[in-house]
Amino acid sequence: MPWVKDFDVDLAVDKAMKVFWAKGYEATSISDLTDAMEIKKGSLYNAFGSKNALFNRVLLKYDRENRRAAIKQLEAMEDPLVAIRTLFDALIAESEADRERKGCLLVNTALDLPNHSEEVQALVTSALSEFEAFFVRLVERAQARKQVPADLDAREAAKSLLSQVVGLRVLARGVFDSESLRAIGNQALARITA
Amino acid sequence: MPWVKDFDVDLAVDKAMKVFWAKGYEATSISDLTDAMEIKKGSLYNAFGSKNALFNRVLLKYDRENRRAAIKQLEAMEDPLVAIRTLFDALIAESEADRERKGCLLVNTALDLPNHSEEVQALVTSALSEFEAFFVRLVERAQARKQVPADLDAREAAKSLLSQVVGLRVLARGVFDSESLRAIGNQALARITA
DNA sequence: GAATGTCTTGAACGGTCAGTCTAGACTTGC
DNA sequence: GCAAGTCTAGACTGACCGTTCAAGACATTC
Repeated sequence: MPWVKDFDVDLAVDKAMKVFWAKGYEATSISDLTDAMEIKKGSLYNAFGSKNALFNRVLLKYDRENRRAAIKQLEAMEDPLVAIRTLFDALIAESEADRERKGCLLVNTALDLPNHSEEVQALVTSALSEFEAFFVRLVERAQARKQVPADLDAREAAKSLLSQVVGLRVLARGVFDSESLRAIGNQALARITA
Repeated sequence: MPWVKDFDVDLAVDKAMKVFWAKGYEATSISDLTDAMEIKKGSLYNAFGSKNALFNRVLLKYDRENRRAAIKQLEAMEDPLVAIRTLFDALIAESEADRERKGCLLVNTALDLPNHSEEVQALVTSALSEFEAFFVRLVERAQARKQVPADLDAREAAKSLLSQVVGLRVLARGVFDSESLRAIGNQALARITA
């Protein structure tokens, strides 16, 4: 058997992620990608097939390493309200640290959903659905612990929380300062406890 | 004096708006624009100067005809809570009628803010700030009418409402169905009245 | 009806786009 | 050390990018 790849595929996907994340799918050219990934065009097409296929792979990795990882950690917390607070605080801290104002790759892609391939649409939709389901579980657990009024509709509240997270992610890309982002978190939490 | 323009500039801007709105700034080519506007490249550059300048003009028109117009109408309503309800209902109805799932041009641009020109950034930021100020006025009026608890922080609530509107606009582009969008509206209103 | 001056037209600009292909470099199995 | 077979390098494809420009069309003014 022959020669194996001499570049780290996973590392290359990671470098591609940063480009797509900051510039968006359309505005990212193959040259941008090969420059960042430090490979040549031939290698990119040999390894990934197409720009769209590479984006799919990037999105999958992003989802696994960010959304899934975060949910797993938050779900392990005992107090569901603390978990929600921690989530908002983490998003705000992330946006403060993000000099490029890249936002969230999933949300960025969600806004442009109709212009993406079906696979990408499916990936984003299911990722956000899982996020919503995660919120439902948290709210129901909080209700069981009597931290949240029993008459709150957990499913509606979960959709609202997802919407707040999405709104925060969008506004963090240049419209709101940190203080305003904190207001979103405060109000989101107040809504379900009051 | 010479010949005057023989195409309707305002109508052409309107046609350009639809293209930018559906496809996004980057994904829209000059050919896409000239096809839709039914003018030639030369005329486009003669009349507008550049793709970015045309986009600026489109955004300004969109803001005037949509955001400003809506705020003016809602602000004339006597009951501020009805105004908020009406706003959410209108957004949901608009998204249901929008087969192309174009969403909101201002929100679409806001998510991509760091990749736009300074003029565009300023335009979007001020438009959303005015939206926020509008929500502050509504909440304060509702408090004066004892429809909303006096201890609610009107400024925070306004930021939260803006975030909900933005979240709704994003999720309406393919992630949420109408019922889920209605949940966002319900919860947003419930938050400030409870 | 001729001069004026902005309009439209359409070709052309250099550059870049996503993607392909060939030639050669290289590791592996024998 | 040789054959097998996948990798990389980078030139190349034709199409399209945003933008410019020269030439001609035309309504207006005198």
